[in-house]
Amino acid sequence: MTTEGTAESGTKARTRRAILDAAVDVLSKNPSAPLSEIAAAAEVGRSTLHRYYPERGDLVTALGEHALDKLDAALVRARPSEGPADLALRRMSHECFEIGPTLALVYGDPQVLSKEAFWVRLDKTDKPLVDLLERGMAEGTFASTLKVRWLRRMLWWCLLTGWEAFNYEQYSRTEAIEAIDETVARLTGTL
Amino acid sequence: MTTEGTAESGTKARTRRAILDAAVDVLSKNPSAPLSEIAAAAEVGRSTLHRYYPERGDLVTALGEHALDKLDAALVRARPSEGPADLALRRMSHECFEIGPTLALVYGDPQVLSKEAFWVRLDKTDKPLVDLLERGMAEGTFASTLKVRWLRRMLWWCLLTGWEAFNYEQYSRTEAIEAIDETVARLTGTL
DNA sequence: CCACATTGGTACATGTGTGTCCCATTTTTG
DNA sequence: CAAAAATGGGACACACATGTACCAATGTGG
Repeated sequence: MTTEGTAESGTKARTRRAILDAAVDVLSKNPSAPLSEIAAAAEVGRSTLHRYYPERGDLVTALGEHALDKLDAALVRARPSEGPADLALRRMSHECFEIGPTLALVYGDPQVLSKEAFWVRLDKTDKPLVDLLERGMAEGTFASTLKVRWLRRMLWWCLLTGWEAFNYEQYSRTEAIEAIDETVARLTGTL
Repeated sequence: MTTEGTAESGTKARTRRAILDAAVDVLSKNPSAPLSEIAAAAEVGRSTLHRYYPERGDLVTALGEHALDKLDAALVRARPSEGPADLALRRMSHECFEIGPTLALVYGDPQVLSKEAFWVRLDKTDKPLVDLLERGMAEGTFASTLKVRWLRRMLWWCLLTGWEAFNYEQYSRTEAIEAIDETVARLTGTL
């Protein structure tokens, strides 16, 4: 969690969350959607939105942090340092699949991606994954001459593909996850 | 080529090309860039741009067709139906890598992607690739339970990753191509 | 129930991208 | 060189997203 100075009272926290969730939905489909659209999706007045995020940039920044919070949590849940690297990586994929919309946003919105701070924190948040990949390489579980950075990127695309296959194509949830698993296994040379 | 009714005289064709190329450059970096920026990049007046493409949508549409023209040509050059499927696929990757900026645009611009006609024509243009994948499956060259549609998508992401690695990271051209080759080989089970 | 917090809606000013029109200038063509 | 084609730039109207301010209405907690 991004530690706020003072904890926020119930009602405010709820509307803030509503705004954030709506923003994820709307902006992942159309990154340049007007704020009014986001406000409508969140079922709040546009003026309320401005009360929480005075400028558009503030919302975008918060959105990036929101996404990284979720990613952070997902990576922790996956316990990447426990057990064989390939299984750990699989756990990671599954956890990340659950935060699909958030990932779709991060990979599709130039506004978020243009924030310098976002990338800095992403590299930190991302570290468990990189560590895991390096561990797998070192232990010989992963047989690949591909660089970790490359692998990392392909992994994200793979996740995104899975999410979109589940959402916009005829894939069921389990089919999507199976395809992700096989793809990841191939990329890491575990199959 | 998108057959025009009447052939265009030399000068006009040249400026049209300049506009299109500039649009690829600018919009692939910032999909919502103003037209004035594109005009400046093309070194033409904004009014000239409007003369060729009255509305923004017209430019975007033309951009999509332009991209598909290039893709079409690349796929033809790759001679996908000749020789072993894995080698043909490799030729295809290499040809597509050369049209990197165009691909980057197609995969990053919601404006282009939202055009219905674009997807229809993409499916046609794309057919040689799909055919090749199916041939490789049928001949047993490709060992994978992944669906062709999934593979196709991952292939595009792979190309994009290669292009960005070459452009924004420290990858050299050959390093990027090598990484693409290995990734494609792994995805298709040829390694 | 009352004081306070929170919200929704409206109105307004502003900046900016867009599309159109027009005319002088430059370039190409015959 | 002269006619025609093509261009560049300015002026303008228009739509729209944005940000701000204000006030009435609604909800919340003591």
